[in-house]
Amino acid sequence: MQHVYVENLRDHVGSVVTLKGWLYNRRSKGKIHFLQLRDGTGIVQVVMVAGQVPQEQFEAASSLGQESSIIVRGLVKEDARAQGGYEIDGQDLVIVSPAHDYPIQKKEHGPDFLLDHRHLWLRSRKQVALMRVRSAVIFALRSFFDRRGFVNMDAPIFTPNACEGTSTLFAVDYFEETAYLTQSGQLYGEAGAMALGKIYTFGPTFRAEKSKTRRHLTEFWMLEPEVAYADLNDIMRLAEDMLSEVVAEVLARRAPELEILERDTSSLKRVQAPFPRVTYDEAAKILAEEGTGFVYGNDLGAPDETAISKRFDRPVMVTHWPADIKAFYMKRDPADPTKVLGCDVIAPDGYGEIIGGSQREDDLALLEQRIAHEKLPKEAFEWYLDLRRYGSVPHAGFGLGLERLVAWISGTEHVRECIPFPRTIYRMRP
RNA sequence: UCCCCGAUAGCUCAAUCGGCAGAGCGAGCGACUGUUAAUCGCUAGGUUGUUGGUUCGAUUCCAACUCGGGGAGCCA
Repeated sequence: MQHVYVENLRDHVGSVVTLKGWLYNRRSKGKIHFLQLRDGTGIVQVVMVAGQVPQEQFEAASSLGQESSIIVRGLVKEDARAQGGYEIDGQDLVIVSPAHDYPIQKKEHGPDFLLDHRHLWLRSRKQVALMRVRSAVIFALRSFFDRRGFVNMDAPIFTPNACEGTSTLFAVDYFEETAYLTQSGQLYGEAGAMALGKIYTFGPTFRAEKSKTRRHLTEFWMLEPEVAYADLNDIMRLAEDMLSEVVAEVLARRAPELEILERDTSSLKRVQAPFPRVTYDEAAKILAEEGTGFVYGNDLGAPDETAISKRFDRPVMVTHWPADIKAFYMKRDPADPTKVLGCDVIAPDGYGEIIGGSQREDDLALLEQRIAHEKLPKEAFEWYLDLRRYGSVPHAGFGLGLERLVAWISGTEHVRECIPFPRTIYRMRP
Protein backbone atom coordinates (compact mmCIF):
# COMPACT_ATOMS: atom_id res chain seq x y z
CA MET A 1 0.00 0.00 0.00
CA GLN A 2 1.50 3.28 -1.09
CA HIS A 3 0.53 6.92 -0.62
CA VAL A 4 0.09 8.50 -4.04
CA TYR A 5 -0.60 12.05 -5.21
CA VAL A 6 -3.52 13.02 -7.41
CA GLU A 7 -1.24 14.23 -10.22
CA ASN A 8 0.17 10.69 -10.53
CA LEU A 9 -3.11 8.78 -10.57
CA ARG A 10 -2.79 7.94 -14.26
CA ASP A 11 0.05 5.59 -13.32
CA HIS A 12 -2.18 3.64 -10.91
CA VAL A 13 -5.32 2.83 -12.90
CA GLY A 14 -6.66 -0.53 -11.73
CA SER A 15 -4.75 -0.42 -8.45
CA VAL A 16 -5.93 0.23 -4.91
CA VAL A 17 -4.12 3.29 -3.56
CA THR A 18 -4.11 5.55 -0.52
CA LEU A 19 -4.67 9.29 -0.99
CA LYS A 20 -4.03 11.87 1.72
CA GLY A 21 -5.56 15.31 1.55
CA TRP A 22 -8.50 17.54 2.37
CA LEU A 23 -12.17 17.51 1.47
CA TYR A 24 -12.58 20.13 -1.27
CA ASN A 25 -16.31 19.56 -1.77
CA ARG A 26 -18.95 16.95 -1.03
CA ARG A 27 -22.11 16.14 -2.91
CA SER A 28 -24.30 13.54 -1.24
CA LYS A 29 -27.21 11.87 -2.92
CA GLY A 30 -29.00 9.37 -0.68
CA LYS A 31 -26.95 6.19 -0.61
CA ILE A 32 -23.97 7.64 -2.49
CA HIS A 33 -21.40 10.29 -1.56
CA PHE A 34 -19.20 12.16 -4.01
CA LEU A 35 -16.17 13.42 -2.11
CA GLN A 36 -13.72 15.68 -3.88
CA LEU A 37 -10.29 15.19 -2.37
CA ARG A 38 -7.55 17.76 -2.97
CA ASP A 39 -3.91 17.22 -2.02
CA GLY A 40 -2.13 20.22 -3.53
CA THR A 41 -1.30 18.44 -6.77
CA GLY A 42 -4.87 18.15 -7.96
CA ILE A 43 -8.44 17.22 -7.14
CA VAL A 44 -10.03 13.79 -7.59
CA GLN A 45 -13.53 12.57 -6.94
CA VAL A 46 -13.99 9.70 -4.49
CA VAL A 47 -17.24 7.77 -4.78
CA MET A 48 -18.58 6.14 -1.61
CA VAL A 49 -21.55 3.85 -2.02
CA ALA A 50 -23.56 2.68 0.98
CA GLY A 51 -23.07 -1.04 1.55
CA GLN A 52 -19.66 -1.04 -0.12
CA VAL A 53 -17.94 0.75 2.76
CA PRO A 54 -18.39 0.25 6.52
CA GLN A 55 -21.72 1.74 7.60
CA GLU A 56 -20.19 4.03 10.27
CA GLN A 57 -17.80 5.48 7.66
CA PHE A 58 -20.65 6.20 5.26
CA GLU A 59 -22.59 8.00 7.98
CA ALA A 60 -19.54 9.96 9.12
CA ALA A 61 -18.99 11.15 5.54
CA SER A 62 -22.54 12.47 5.28
CA SER A 63 -21.78 15.24 7.79
CA LEU A 64 -18.17 15.89 6.79
CA GLY A 65 -17.41 19.60 6.32
CA GLN A 66 -15.32 21.29 3.64
CA GLU A 67 -11.53 21.16 4.30
CA SER A 68 -11.74 18.26 6.73
CA SER A 69 -8.46 16.35 6.45
CA ILE A 70 -9.03 12.83 5.20
CA ILE A 71 -7.19 9.68 4.10
CA VAL A 72 -8.95 7.57 1.50
CA ARG A 73 -8.17 4.11 0.20
CA GLY A 74 -9.78 3.01 -3.03
CA LEU A 75 -9.55 1.67 -6.54
CA VAL A 76 -8.35 4.03 -9.28
CA LYS A 77 -10.59 3.98 -12.32
CA GLU A 78 -10.76 5.87 -15.57
CA ASP A 79 -14.18 7.48 -15.79
CA ALA A 80 -15.32 10.00 -18.34
CA ARG A 81 -17.96 11.31 -15.92
CA ALA A 82 -15.32 12.57 -13.47
CA GLN A 83 -13.45 15.85 -13.87
CA GLY A 84 -9.85 15.07 -14.67
CA GLY A 85 -10.81 11.70 -16.15
CA TYR A 86 -10.00 9.59 -13.08
CA GLU A 87 -12.11 8.55 -10.13
CA ILE A 88 -11.62 6.63 -6.89
CA ASP A 89 -13.92 3.81 -5.88
CA GLY A 90 -13.80 4.46 -2.15
CA GLN A 91 -13.19 1.48 0.11
CA ASP A 92 -11.99 3.05 3.34
CA LEU A 93 -12.20 6.57 4.80
CA VAL A 94 -10.17 7.90 7.74
CA ILE A 95 -11.13 11.32 9.07
CA VAL A 96 -7.85 12.78 10.31
CA SER A 97 -9.42 16.03 11.58
CA PRO A 98 -12.99 17.14 10.90
CA ALA A 99 -13.60 20.75 9.89
CA HIS A 100 -16.80 22.73 10.32
CA ASP A 101 -17.95 26.07 8.93
CA TYR A 102 -14.98 26.59 6.62
CA PRO A 103 -15.12 30.32 5.86
CA ILE A 104 -14.41 30.21 2.13
CA GLN A 105 -17.31 28.79 0.18
CA LYS A 106 -17.52 27.52 -3.36
CA LYS A 107 -18.89 30.81 -4.62
CA GLU A 108 -17.64 34.28 -5.36
CA HIS A 109 -16.14 36.35 -2.57
CA GLY A 110 -14.91 39.94 -2.42
CA PRO A 111 -11.20 40.81 -2.32
CA ASP A 112 -11.39 42.19 1.22
CA PHE A 113 -12.76 38.94 2.62
CA LEU A 114 -10.37 36.78 0.60
CA LEU A 115 -7.30 38.80 1.58
CA ASP A 116 -8.33 38.65 5.24
CA HIS A 117 -8.41 34.86 4.81
CA ARG A 118 -5.31 34.61 2.63
CA HIS A 119 -3.96 31.72 4.75
CA LEU A 120 -7.05 29.69 3.72
CA TRP A 121 -7.58 31.27 0.29
CA LEU A 122 -4.27 29.67 -0.75
CA ARG A 123 -6.06 26.30 -0.66
CA SER A 124 -8.42 27.33 -3.47
CA ARG A 125 -8.04 25.76 -6.89
CA LYS A 126 -6.91 28.90 -8.69
CA GLN A 127 -4.56 30.00 -5.91
CA VAL A 128 -2.92 26.56 -5.83
CA ALA A 129 -2.49 26.77 -9.62
CA LEU A 130 -1.02 30.26 -9.30
CA MET A 131 1.51 29.24 -6.65
CA ARG A 132 2.54 26.31 -8.82
CA VAL A 133 3.04 28.67 -11.78
CA ARG A 134 5.05 31.03 -9.57
CA SER A 135 7.26 28.16 -8.45
CA ALA A 136 7.78 27.05 -12.06
CA VAL A 137 8.68 30.61 -13.11
CA ILE A 138 11.30 30.84 -10.34
CA PHE A 139 12.75 27.45 -11.25
CA ALA A 140 12.86 28.37 -14.96
CA LEU A 141 14.59 31.68 -14.19
CA ARG A 142 17.23 30.06 -11.99
CA SER A 143 17.92 27.27 -14.46
CA PHE A 144 18.17 29.81 -17.32
CA PHE A 145 20.91 31.71 -15.51
CA ASP A 146 22.57 28.53 -14.31
CA ARG A 147 22.72 27.19 -17.90
CA ARG A 148 24.43 30.43 -18.95
CA GLY A 149 27.08 30.24 -16.27
CA PHE A 150 25.73 32.93 -13.95
CA VAL A 151 26.43 32.67 -10.24
CA ASN A 152 23.66 33.44 -7.79
CA MET A 153 25.15 36.01 -5.41
CA ASP A 154 22.53 37.66 -3.24
CA ALA A 155 22.61 41.22 -1.96
CA PRO A 156 21.98 42.26 1.65
CA ILE A 157 18.50 43.24 2.78
CA PHE A 158 19.66 45.68 5.47
CA THR A 159 21.30 48.62 3.76
CA PRO A 160 22.80 51.80 5.22
CA ASN A 161 21.40 54.19 2.60
CA ALA A 162 19.17 54.52 -0.41
CA CYS A 163 20.42 52.74 -3.50
CA GLU A 164 18.94 55.14 -5.99
CA GLY A 165 18.13 57.99 -3.66
CA THR A 166 14.58 58.37 -4.91
CA SER A 167 12.07 55.92 -3.49
CA THR A 168 10.94 56.10 0.10
CA LEU A 169 12.51 53.37 2.18
CA PHE A 170 11.41 51.38 5.20
CA ALA A 171 13.59 52.36 8.16
CA VAL A 172 14.43 49.86 10.88
CA ASP A 173 16.39 50.18 14.11
CA TYR A 174 19.76 48.49 13.64
CA PHE A 175 21.50 48.52 17.03
CA GLU A 176 20.89 52.25 17.62
CA GLU A 177 21.68 53.04 14.00
CA THR A 178 19.08 53.45 11.25
CA ALA A 179 19.13 50.86 8.51
CA TYR A 180 16.83 50.57 5.52
CA LEU A 181 15.26 47.59 3.85
CA THR A 182 16.76 47.23 0.38
CA GLN A 183 14.97 48.68 -2.62
CA SER A 184 17.41 47.05 -5.06
CA GLY A 185 20.40 44.76 -4.91
CA GLN A 186 21.94 46.30 -7.99
CA LEU A 187 24.91 48.18 -6.57
CA TYR A 188 25.97 45.04 -4.71
CA GLY A 189 25.33 43.08 -7.89
CA GLU A 190 27.84 45.29 -9.70
CA ALA A 191 30.45 44.39 -7.09
CA GLY A 192 29.57 40.74 -7.69
CA ALA A 193 29.94 41.06 -11.45
CA MET A 194 33.45 42.50 -10.99
CA ALA A 195 34.30 39.49 -8.81
CA LEU A 196 32.56 36.68 -10.70
CA GLY A 197 31.99 37.99 -14.21
CA LYS A 198 28.25 37.41 -14.37
CA ILE A 199 25.94 37.06 -11.43
CA TYR A 200 22.33 37.45 -10.46
CA THR A 201 20.73 38.44 -7.19
CA PHE A 202 17.27 37.23 -6.30
CA GLY A 203 15.47 38.28 -3.18
CA PRO A 204 12.79 40.37 -1.55
CA THR A 205 12.73 44.10 -2.25
CA PHE A 206 10.93 46.84 -0.35
CA ARG A 207 9.36 50.10 -1.46
CA ALA A 208 7.62 52.39 1.00
CA GLU A 209 5.89 54.29 -1.79
CA LYS A 210 2.17 54.66 -1.12
CA SER A 211 1.28 53.09 -4.44
CA LYS A 212 -2.28 51.85 -4.83
CA THR A 213 -2.52 49.98 -8.10
CA ARG A 214 -2.86 46.42 -9.28
CA ARG A 215 0.83 46.44 -10.24
CA HIS A 216 2.33 47.42 -6.88
CA LEU A 217 3.36 45.71 -3.67
CA THR A 218 5.44 47.17 -0.84
CA GLU A 219 7.35 43.86 -0.65
CA PHE A 220 8.11 42.02 -3.86
CA TRP A 221 10.74 39.69 -5.31
CA MET A 222 13.25 40.99 -7.79
CA LEU A 223 15.81 39.13 -9.87
CA GLU A 224 18.76 41.25 -11.00
CA PRO A 225 21.46 39.93 -13.33
CA GLU A 226 24.64 41.97 -13.70
CA VAL A 227 27.25 41.25 -16.38
CA ALA A 228 30.83 42.52 -16.67
CA TYR A 229 32.14 43.38 -20.14
CA ALA A 230 28.57 43.80 -21.39
CA ASP A 231 26.80 46.71 -23.03
CA LEU A 232 23.16 47.69 -23.41
CA ASN A 233 22.61 45.42 -26.41
CA ASP A 234 24.07 42.43 -24.56
CA ILE A 235 21.63 42.66 -21.69
CA MET A 236 18.72 43.39 -24.00
CA ARG A 237 19.45 40.11 -25.75
CA LEU A 238 19.78 38.46 -22.35
CA ALA A 239 16.40 39.82 -21.27
CA GLU A 240 14.53 38.69 -24.38
CA ASP A 241 16.17 35.24 -24.31
CA MET A 242 15.30 34.93 -20.62
CA LEU A 243 11.64 35.85 -21.10
CA SER A 244 11.28 33.64 -24.18
CA GLU A 245 12.77 30.59 -22.50
CA VAL A 246 10.91 31.06 -19.22
CA VAL A 247 7.56 31.48 -20.97
CA ALA A 248 8.21 28.40 -23.12
CA GLU A 249 9.16 26.32 -20.09
CA VAL A 250 6.10 27.37 -18.10
CA LEU A 251 3.87 26.64 -21.11
CA ALA A 252 5.39 23.18 -21.32
CA ARG A 253 5.38 22.31 -17.63
CA ARG A 254 2.31 24.12 -16.26
CA ALA A 255 -0.30 23.79 -19.02
CA PRO A 256 -2.95 22.29 -16.65
CA GLU A 257 -2.49 25.15 -14.20
CA LEU A 258 -2.74 27.78 -16.95
CA GLU A 259 -5.97 26.13 -18.05
CA ILE A 260 -7.37 26.31 -14.50
CA LEU A 261 -6.40 29.98 -14.50
CA GLU A 262 -8.25 30.38 -17.83
CA ARG A 263 -5.16 31.88 -19.42
CA ASP A 264 -5.40 32.22 -23.20
CA THR A 265 -1.96 30.85 -24.10
CA SER A 266 -1.99 31.83 -27.77
CA SER A 267 -0.37 35.21 -27.02
CA LEU A 268 2.25 33.52 -24.79
CA LYS A 269 3.24 31.21 -27.64
CA ARG A 270 4.22 34.28 -29.67
CA VAL A 271 6.73 35.34 -27.00
CA GLN A 272 9.93 34.56 -28.88
CA ALA A 273 13.09 36.62 -29.28
CA PRO A 274 13.82 39.03 -30.79
CA PHE A 275 11.38 41.51 -29.27
CA PRO A 276 10.44 44.78 -30.98
CA ARG A 277 12.61 47.72 -29.90
CA VAL A 278 11.69 51.38 -29.90
CA THR A 279 13.62 54.35 -28.60
CA TYR A 280 12.03 56.74 -26.16
CA ASP A 281 11.72 59.30 -28.97
CA GLU A 282 9.93 56.78 -31.20
CA ALA A 283 7.65 55.85 -28.32
CA ALA A 284 6.84 59.55 -27.85
CA LYS A 285 5.77 59.73 -31.53
CA ILE A 286 3.50 56.71 -31.10
CA LEU A 287 1.93 58.28 -28.02
CA ALA A 288 1.36 61.54 -29.87
CA GLU A 289 -0.56 59.58 -32.53
CA GLU A 290 -2.52 57.72 -29.87
CA GLY A 291 -3.32 60.93 -28.05
CA THR A 292 -2.69 59.65 -24.53
CA GLY A 293 -1.75 63.08 -23.23
CA PHE A 294 1.88 62.06 -22.87
CA VAL A 295 4.31 64.95 -22.30
CA TYR A 296 7.76 64.55 -23.84
CA GLY A 297 10.47 64.32 -21.20
CA ASN A 298 8.32 62.51 -18.66
CA ASP A 299 8.33 58.87 -17.67
CA LEU A 300 5.76 56.65 -19.35
CA GLY A 301 2.52 56.35 -17.36
CA ALA A 302 0.51 53.15 -17.18
CA PRO A 303 -1.87 54.19 -20.02
CA ASP A 304 1.17 55.12 -22.15
CA GLU A 305 2.71 51.69 -21.62
CA THR A 306 -0.56 50.00 -22.57
CA ALA A 307 -0.90 52.13 -25.72
CA ILE A 308 2.60 51.18 -26.87
CA SER A 309 2.26 47.48 -26.05
CA LYS A 310 -0.94 47.31 -28.13
CA ARG A 311 1.10 48.12 -31.24
CA PHE A 312 3.03 44.85 -30.94
CA ASP A 313 2.31 41.16 -30.45
CA ARG A 314 5.01 40.48 -27.86
CA PRO A 315 6.91 42.36 -25.12
CA VAL A 316 8.36 45.71 -26.24
CA MET A 317 11.76 47.14 -25.30
CA VAL A 318 11.93 50.91 -24.90
CA THR A 319 15.46 52.32 -24.96
CA HIS A 320 17.46 55.56 -24.79
CA TRP A 321 15.58 57.42 -22.05
CA PRO A 322 16.07 61.06 -21.03
CA ALA A 323 18.84 61.11 -18.43
CA ASP A 324 16.89 63.48 -16.19
CA ILE A 325 14.26 60.88 -15.28
CA LYS A 326 16.62 57.95 -14.76
CA ALA A 327 18.96 56.89 -11.98
CA PHE A 328 22.44 58.38 -11.51
CA TYR A 329 24.31 55.16 -12.33
CA MET A 330 23.03 54.81 -15.90
CA LYS A 331 25.59 55.43 -18.65
CA ARG A 332 25.07 58.35 -21.02
CA ASP A 333 24.55 57.64 -24.70
CA PRO A 334 27.77 58.80 -26.46
CA ALA A 335 25.66 59.76 -29.49
CA ASP A 336 23.27 61.93 -27.43
CA PRO A 337 24.41 62.91 -23.91
CA THR A 338 20.85 63.91 -22.91
CA LYS A 339 19.91 60.25 -23.11
CA VAL A 340 20.99 57.19 -21.10
CA LEU A 341 21.65 53.64 -22.31
CA GLY A 342 18.65 52.25 -20.49
CA CYS A 343 15.97 49.77 -21.45
CA ASP A 344 12.53 49.01 -20.04
CA VAL A 345 10.63 45.91 -21.11
CA ILE A 346 6.87 46.42 -21.27
CA ALA A 347 4.71 43.31 -21.05
CA PRO A 348 1.66 42.90 -23.29
CA ASP A 349 -1.96 43.27 -22.18
CA GLY A 350 -1.44 46.18 -19.79
CA TYR A 351 0.82 44.35 -17.33
CA GLY A 352 3.28 47.21 -17.64
CA GLU A 353 6.99 47.43 -16.98
CA ILE A 354 8.35 44.04 -15.93
CA ILE A 355 12.04 44.82 -16.50
CA GLY A 356 14.13 47.95 -16.08
CA GLY A 357 17.81 47.86 -16.97
CA SER A 358 20.78 49.78 -18.28
CA GLN A 359 24.42 49.90 -19.09
CA ARG A 360 26.16 51.36 -16.02
CA GLU A 361 28.38 54.41 -15.89
CA ASP A 362 31.92 53.01 -15.70
CA ASP A 363 33.84 56.30 -15.73
CA LEU A 364 34.86 57.40 -12.23
CA ALA A 365 34.81 61.14 -12.91
CA LEU A 366 31.41 61.10 -14.63
CA LEU A 367 29.92 58.99 -11.84
CA GLU A 368 31.26 61.40 -9.20
CA GLN A 369 29.66 64.27 -11.12
CA ARG A 370 26.32 62.48 -11.22
CA ILE A 371 26.42 61.77 -7.47
CA ALA A 372 27.18 65.43 -6.77
CA HIS A 373 24.46 66.60 -9.14
CA GLU A 374 21.85 64.38 -7.48
CA LYS A 375 23.07 65.67 -4.07
CA LEU A 376 23.67 62.11 -2.88
CA PRO A 377 25.98 61.55 0.14
CA LYS A 378 29.26 60.74 -1.60
CA GLU A 379 30.84 58.98 1.40
CA ALA A 380 28.07 56.36 1.31
CA PHE A 381 29.05 55.51 -2.27
CA GLU A 382 32.83 55.33 -1.78
CA TRP A 383 32.78 51.54 -1.89
CA TYR A 384 30.75 51.71 -5.10
CA LEU A 385 33.22 54.18 -6.62
CA ASP A 386 36.00 51.72 -5.75
CA LEU A 387 34.52 49.45 -8.43
CA ARG A 388 35.54 52.19 -10.93
CA ARG A 389 38.93 52.84 -9.30
CA TYR A 390 40.11 49.25 -9.47
CA GLY A 391 39.64 47.73 -12.89
CA SER A 392 36.49 49.41 -14.15
CA VAL A 393 34.91 47.76 -17.19
CA PRO A 394 31.78 48.34 -19.27
CA HIS A 395 28.96 46.45 -17.58
CA ALA A 396 25.20 46.25 -17.60
CA GLY A 397 22.26 44.58 -15.93
CA PHE A 398 18.57 44.73 -15.26
CA GLY A 399 15.93 44.13 -12.61
CA LEU A 400 12.97 41.81 -13.16
CA GLY A 401 9.83 42.11 -11.03
CA LEU A 402 8.82 38.53 -10.28
CA GLU A 403 5.19 39.14 -9.35
CA ARG A 404 4.57 41.25 -12.45
CA LEU A 405 6.08 38.50 -14.58
CA VAL A 406 3.92 35.87 -12.87
CA ALA A 407 0.82 38.07 -13.21
CA TRP A 408 1.43 38.45 -16.93
CA ILE A 409 2.20 34.77 -17.63
CA SER A 410 -0.74 33.57 -15.54
CA GLY A 411 -3.14 36.26 -16.76
CA THR A 412 -3.87 37.40 -13.20
CA GLU A 413 -5.45 40.83 -12.81
CA HIS A 414 -3.62 41.89 -9.64
CA VAL A 415 -0.04 41.18 -8.49
CA ARG A 416 -1.23 40.65 -4.91
CA GLU A 417 -2.44 37.16 -5.87
CA CYS A 418 0.97 36.31 -7.33
CA ILE A 419 2.80 36.28 -3.99
CA PRO A 420 1.76 34.01 -1.09
CA PHE A 421 1.19 36.74 1.49
CA PRO A 422 0.98 40.16 -0.19
CA ARG A 423 2.09 43.33 1.53
CA THR A 424 0.39 46.47 0.30
CA ILE A 425 0.01 49.95 1.71
CA TYR A 426 -3.12 49.11 3.73
CA ARG A 427 -2.58 45.45 4.31
CA MET A 428 0.08 43.38 6.05
CA ARG A 429 -2.07 40.71 7.69
CA PRO A 430 -2.19 37.77 7.79
C1' U B 1 -0.57 63.07 -0.89
C1' C B 2 -4.70 63.62 -4.59
C1' C B 3 -9.29 61.84 -7.43
C1' C B 4 -13.40 58.21 -7.80
C1' C B 5 -16.25 54.13 -5.49
C1' G B 6 -17.93 51.04 -1.49
C1' A B 7 -19.45 49.29 3.79
C1' U B 8 -26.91 45.74 5.21
C1' A B 9 -27.20 37.97 8.07
C1' G B 10 -21.00 33.82 8.29
C1' C B 11 -20.44 35.04 2.51
C1' U B 12 -22.46 37.51 -2.24
C1' C B 13 -26.00 41.06 -2.73
C1' A B 14 -31.28 43.44 -2.84
C1' A B 15 -34.62 46.85 -0.28
C1' U B 16 -39.12 51.47 -5.36
C1' C B 17 -40.46 58.32 -3.47
C1' G B 18 -37.70 58.56 3.43
C1' G B 19 -42.65 54.34 5.78
C1' C B 20 -42.84 46.48 9.05
C1' A B 21 -35.08 44.09 7.29
C1' G B 22 -35.20 40.45 2.17
C1' A B 23 -33.08 36.56 -1.29
C1' G B 24 -29.40 33.05 -2.74
C1' C B 25 -25.31 30.47 -0.84
C1' G B 26 -23.35 28.57 3.76
C1' A B 27 -24.97 26.24 8.73
C1' G B 28 -28.64 22.63 11.36
C1' C B 29 -32.57 18.82 10.41
C1' G B 30 -35.00 15.70 6.67
C1' A B 31 -35.52 13.23 1.37
C1' C B 32 -32.81 11.21 -2.72
C1' U B 33 -27.76 5.35 -5.97
C1' G B 34 -24.05 9.42 -10.76
C1' U B 35 -23.56 14.37 -8.43
C1' U B 36 -20.27 18.40 -11.23
C1' A B 37 -20.74 25.54 -7.05
C1' A B 38 -26.12 18.71 -7.10
C1' U B 39 -31.41 19.29 -6.27
C1' C B 40 -35.96 19.64 -3.11
C1' G B 41 -38.52 20.74 1.86
C1' C B 42 -38.16 22.83 6.86
C1' U B 43 -35.40 25.74 10.77
C1' A B 44 -32.16 29.23 12.97
C1' G B 45 -29.48 33.57 11.73
C1' G B 46 -29.56 41.49 11.93
C1' U B 47 -26.84 47.26 17.08
C1' U B 48 -27.78 48.18 8.32
C1' G B 49 -19.08 50.33 9.73
C1' U B 50 -18.78 54.58 13.82
C1' U B 51 -20.40 59.35 15.60
C1' G B 52 -23.49 63.36 14.92
C1' G B 53 -27.32 66.17 12.02
C1' U B 54 -32.25 66.89 9.21
C1' U B 55 -37.19 64.48 9.94
C1' C B 56 -43.28 62.39 13.00
C1' G B 57 -40.14 58.48 11.03
C1' A B 58 -33.33 57.22 8.22
C1' U B 59 -30.57 51.05 5.37
C1' U B 60 -32.27 55.37 2.34
C1' C B 61 -30.78 62.43 2.80
C1' C B 62 -26.33 65.50 4.91
C1' A B 63 -21.39 65.93 7.53
C1' A B 64 -17.15 64.00 9.82
C1' C B 65 -14.41 59.74 10.98
C1' U B 66 -12.76 54.46 10.39
C1' C B 67 -11.79 50.48 7.21
C1' G B 68 -11.36 48.71 2.31
C1' G B 69 -11.39 48.75 -3.32
C1' G B 70 -9.91 51.15 -8.15
C1' G B 71 -6.82 54.88 -10.30
C1' A B 72 -2.85 59.04 -10.38
C1' G B 73 2.09 59.99 -8.93
C1' C B 74 6.51 56.65 -8.06
C1' C B 75 8.44 52.31 -9.63
C1' A B 76 9.63 46.21 -10.92
